[in-house]
Amino acid sequence: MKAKLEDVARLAGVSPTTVSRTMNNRGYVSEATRMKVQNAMEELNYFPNDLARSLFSKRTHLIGLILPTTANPFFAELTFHIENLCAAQGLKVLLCNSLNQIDKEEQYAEMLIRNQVDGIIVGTHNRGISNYKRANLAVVAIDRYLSGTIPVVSSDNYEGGKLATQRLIDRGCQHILHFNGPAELETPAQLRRKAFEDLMQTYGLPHHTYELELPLDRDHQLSVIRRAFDEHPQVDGVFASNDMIAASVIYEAGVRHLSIPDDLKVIGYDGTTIVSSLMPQLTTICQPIEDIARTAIDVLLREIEGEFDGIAYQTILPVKVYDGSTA
Amino acid sequence: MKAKLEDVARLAGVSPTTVSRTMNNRGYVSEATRMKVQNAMEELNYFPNDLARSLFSKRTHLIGLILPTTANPFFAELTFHIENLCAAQGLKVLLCNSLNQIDKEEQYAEMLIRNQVDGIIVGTHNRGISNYKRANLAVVAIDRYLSGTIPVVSSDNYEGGKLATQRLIDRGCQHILHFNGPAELETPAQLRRKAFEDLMQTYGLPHHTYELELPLDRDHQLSVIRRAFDEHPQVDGVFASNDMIAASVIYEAGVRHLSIPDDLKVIGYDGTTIVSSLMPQLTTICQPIEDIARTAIDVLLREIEGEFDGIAYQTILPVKVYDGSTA
DNA sequence: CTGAAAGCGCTTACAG
DNA sequence: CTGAAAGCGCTTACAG
Repeated sequence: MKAKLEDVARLAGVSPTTVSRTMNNRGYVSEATRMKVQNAMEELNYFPNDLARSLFSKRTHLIGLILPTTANPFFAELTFHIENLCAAQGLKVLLCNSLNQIDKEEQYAEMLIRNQVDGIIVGTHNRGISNYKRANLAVVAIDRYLSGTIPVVSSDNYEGGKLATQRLIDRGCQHILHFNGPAELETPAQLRRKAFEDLMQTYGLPHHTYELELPLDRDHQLSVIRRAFDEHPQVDGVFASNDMIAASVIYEAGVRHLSIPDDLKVIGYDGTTIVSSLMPQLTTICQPIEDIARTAIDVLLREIEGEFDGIAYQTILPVKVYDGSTA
Repeated sequence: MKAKLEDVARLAGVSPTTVSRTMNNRGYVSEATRMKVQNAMEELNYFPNDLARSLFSKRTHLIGLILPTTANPFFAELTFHIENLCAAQGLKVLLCNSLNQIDKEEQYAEMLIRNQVDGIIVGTHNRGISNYKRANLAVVAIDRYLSGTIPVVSSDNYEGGKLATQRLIDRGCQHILHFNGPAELETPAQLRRKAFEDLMQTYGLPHHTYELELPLDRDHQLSVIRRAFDEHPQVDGVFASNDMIAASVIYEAGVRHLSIPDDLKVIGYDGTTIVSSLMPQLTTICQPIEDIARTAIDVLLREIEGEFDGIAYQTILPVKVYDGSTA
């Protein structure tokens, strides 16, 4: 059977209070009894029960992480960095893949509340928010506007959209297509689209945006891309709102015998390590994924500590172009 | 303040016992009081505290997942499936990225024990095992031999190695190089290497295996690949033990103006959805990632339920070749 | 059908 | 320097 504090106390011949004190280094304990207790703990292979501790302290050091899916390079790396940085601070991560399904997200939110997490990092849309609010829980959003009060951390999507579009224009593209996720998700990623359309307008160029639907699987991507290419045979540039889409565009270009970057220039978005290993040739906009993770955690910790003053509603981190050979 | 069961009881004018009973649908409760209690729960926006419940029930429905890193397509997708399948069964996942660091893994194991997880799924090596054993916890390993008693789930690595090698030989390769991870990790992935070497020997062909070291970053991969190519200018085939390495091989081939598949044939390993989206041209061995996840969870649940009888020490799932154009 | 009591494994005032 | 008692928020025998 698992040893508990009482067992340690009995073996060491002291009270539970004393065991607790030596374990937590709180209050006075004589060196002699400290040794006795420590020996007893080792002998019984004792590990304190964090459930009991948390029940009393009302702190679980648990963080909920809600994302669409880790099976996507951007979120996979974001998850990695969040978990890593959390672990370094003694925080534990409960992972939730909502697949952008509203009902799942609400279930996850409730589950996290029941588990008394100290805070939640959300990278999905906003419907389940009612659950968060009612529990007046610490929440931080990554790249999503959940409400007027929940802090948002993102990279500079408008600037990223501008950089990508400018790059294509500078390289001589006249007929540029843009592929983006569903507008209904209300992500700041829509700013990439806005930047694209604004800049094209500024240059007096026609702009064409294609919206993808959920789920964002490859077959769906390809079907939209094919339609777009059919509708715009003059296309000479593509700005894809993520690297997976860019890869599909490049694939379809191959099928159509378009040479890249001569006939068609392609620029992606995200710039994960995974993609830069698999497709080092892809020109793309790099998001500072680790910084996003770090900032989100900082904001969340401040909320947890109750420092609501110093928290910016919005934190926007810089992006940069990765120079590949596709644009 | 967060409402607790006692608040609900007070508002409904019943005892805590009755609230608990209606909440859990256990024992008799009259329809009238059931309604009163439910109304009170809604009014107070009550969510039960799972910490308290678990403290009593000794079941947390928490599963620990220890992996090298989710920032890698294979583990990213494995993590996705594991979390997804767990959620469908009411299990919650505590994520741990050990980065193959022994000390981290031990810390995670201890953390999971303190948090009273019902079980652990491990995809890393074996040193921290002492911690698992002592807590006599339910544990299942994915693709790692942790001890003679912990069940292992993996795909058929030997068969995968054979399929890959055979493919290259069938395509006429005479001088094949193999790249694999560090032997010290003692993974069944070493069976891929063994299969390669066995088969090459059977065909009377020379075999050359290069071992990569940790951390498996792209620069290190490329440096080993360059050395290998320098040492074997006659190379006409490469079997890489994962798709990331295969991608780097293809990259280096491009630098050396080797045409694929004419001058050099390359086959990878893992066959994730991510890689098949980004590099659909890559010929590779597909692991049944979702099946691995499902099987690991099944085994773990059986251990948790205490059915030690029906559990196979080893479950080996089939792999298959994905037909790309690189080999 | 309902409630008072004890207990899950800890911690912290409060006494001494 | 040390311990007895009460309590964290639940649940389940046990009575009635």
